[in-house]
Amino acid sequence: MKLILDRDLCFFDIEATGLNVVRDRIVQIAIIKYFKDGREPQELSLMINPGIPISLEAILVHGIQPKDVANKPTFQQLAQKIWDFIGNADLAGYNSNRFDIPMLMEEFARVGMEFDVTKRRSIDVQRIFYKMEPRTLKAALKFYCEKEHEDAHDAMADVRATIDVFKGQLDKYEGVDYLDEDGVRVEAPIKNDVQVLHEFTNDNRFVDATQKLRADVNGDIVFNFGKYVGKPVGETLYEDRQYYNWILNKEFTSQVKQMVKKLVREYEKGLKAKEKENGNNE
Amino acid sequence: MKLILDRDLCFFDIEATGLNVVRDRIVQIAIIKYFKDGREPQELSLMINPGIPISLEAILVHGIQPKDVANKPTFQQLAQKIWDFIGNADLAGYNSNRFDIPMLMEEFARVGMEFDVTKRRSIDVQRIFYKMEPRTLKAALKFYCEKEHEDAHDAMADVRATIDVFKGQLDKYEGVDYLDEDGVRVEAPIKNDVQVLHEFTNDNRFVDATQKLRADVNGDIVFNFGKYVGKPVGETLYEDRQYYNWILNKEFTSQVKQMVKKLVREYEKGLKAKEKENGNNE
DNA sequence: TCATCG
Repeated sequence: MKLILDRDLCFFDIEATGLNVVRDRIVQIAIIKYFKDGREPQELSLMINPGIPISLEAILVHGIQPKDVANKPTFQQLAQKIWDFIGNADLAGYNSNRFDIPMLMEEFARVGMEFDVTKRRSIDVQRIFYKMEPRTLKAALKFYCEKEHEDAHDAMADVRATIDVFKGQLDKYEGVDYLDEDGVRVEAPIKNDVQVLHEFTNDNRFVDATQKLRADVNGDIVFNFGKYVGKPVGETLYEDRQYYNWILNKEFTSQVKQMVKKLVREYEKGLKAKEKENGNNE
Repeated sequence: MKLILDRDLCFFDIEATGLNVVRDRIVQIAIIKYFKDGREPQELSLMINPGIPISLEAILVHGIQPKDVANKPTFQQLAQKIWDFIGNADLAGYNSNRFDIPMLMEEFARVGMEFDVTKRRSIDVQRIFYKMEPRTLKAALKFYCEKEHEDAHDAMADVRATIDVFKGQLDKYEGVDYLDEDGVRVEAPIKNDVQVLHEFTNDNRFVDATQKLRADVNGDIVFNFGKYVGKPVGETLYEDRQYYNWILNKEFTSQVKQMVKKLVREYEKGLKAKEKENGNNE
């Protein structure tokens, strides 16, 4: 398979201190450059001192520890070298549209170099995967049951397909482990047990379907939108009744409204219980 | 494959007037109820008059036209029947966490019935698919190349894997059509051609990686966040310089800042050109 | 989050 190019093309990948493309920094970059004239591709691989801590999650992913980059050059010192190596090449990577390209742009911007991507093309290999291998109900039926979904989008036919898929999953994943997003192995999570599957398929970080509310690290329900993002719902809306009424009248799901009412009620109750206790103690 | 249940379990699916769980309405619901005592599952299938128009996109998906439901009962009239059929069962569906369950809750809420999901469990079959079949680089290498990705998250090993995957994709998808999100067939979009793949993997609706900006139906770049969501960036920030400065100083990617500056500059230029023209005409 | 749900 020979690539047909009218311009050089750089495949590249970044390892970083974390996932935030603005706040986090590069600790390793690797580039393989394909030339339009067809000559042998050229490689560049660099370790970089990020100048900020490497998050524990990131270390667990790529294994690069602070001591591994402590004596390496900074991005500032390597910027020109990377810039020249890439030249005016097009770019390619895995999930590079959302991660590698914007993070590289940030690094260049911080050292005063404007890495112009409007004049380059880019191929995100992950996007090809996502688009060409959809995960619709139809695709699921084919994947798990090797069946064509003939009457798709008739409600009863879809329910039947869903049940087939579900049974196929119980079968296929018997004894199969799950690797979670942090790479932690969960032993055989797919069991013929509703409680287990309820927990597995309901992301407890998000507590409502539209993801307007979520649980923070302490398990408190906080806003995931608007001016109070990250603030606890119960306390905040108890204080700001105007915002409370605004939410109840606005186009939020009844699930959100139900939860909001409940949280304020519970906060109020907790407050009264405390007051009473204080009164008793005096 | 026999389901082990400690409570009845309703698999269900909804066809609707559109995708918005708050604004849209159910036109068809199908439910298959499994009983904890193991007796034969029971089915319910209903056509419902939604009382609002069915969007064209929805009709193209499920084929249910206004005339098909014009003489059917409304949700109000069927609510009790659906409520009783489901009883206190647990729920299951395909993408039901994000679609079917919240939409059903909305319908019940509108007729004054609070369908309590905090006391039920739910299984989203799509979530099992997503979690057990991830689309990481490692998974891609296995899928396209039948290879194990041994040295995952070493940057150079990841670049090599990305190239392998990419070549595997060029191979696998030669002559394979793509069905886009509206079900429109695109003929063999995966070609050994950077320009073609650039267009295929870069969603032209979103113009920056963090999706803070996007193109509207006219192709104008508009805000996708904050108080000016949907408004044209250039004009809006030319008028509101304070917001402009706020963006440039806030934690947005350099890509966003670059675009914002460019859009304001262009708007200003267009304005001056118009003024000059008007001057000439007088 | 992304895609997927209609």
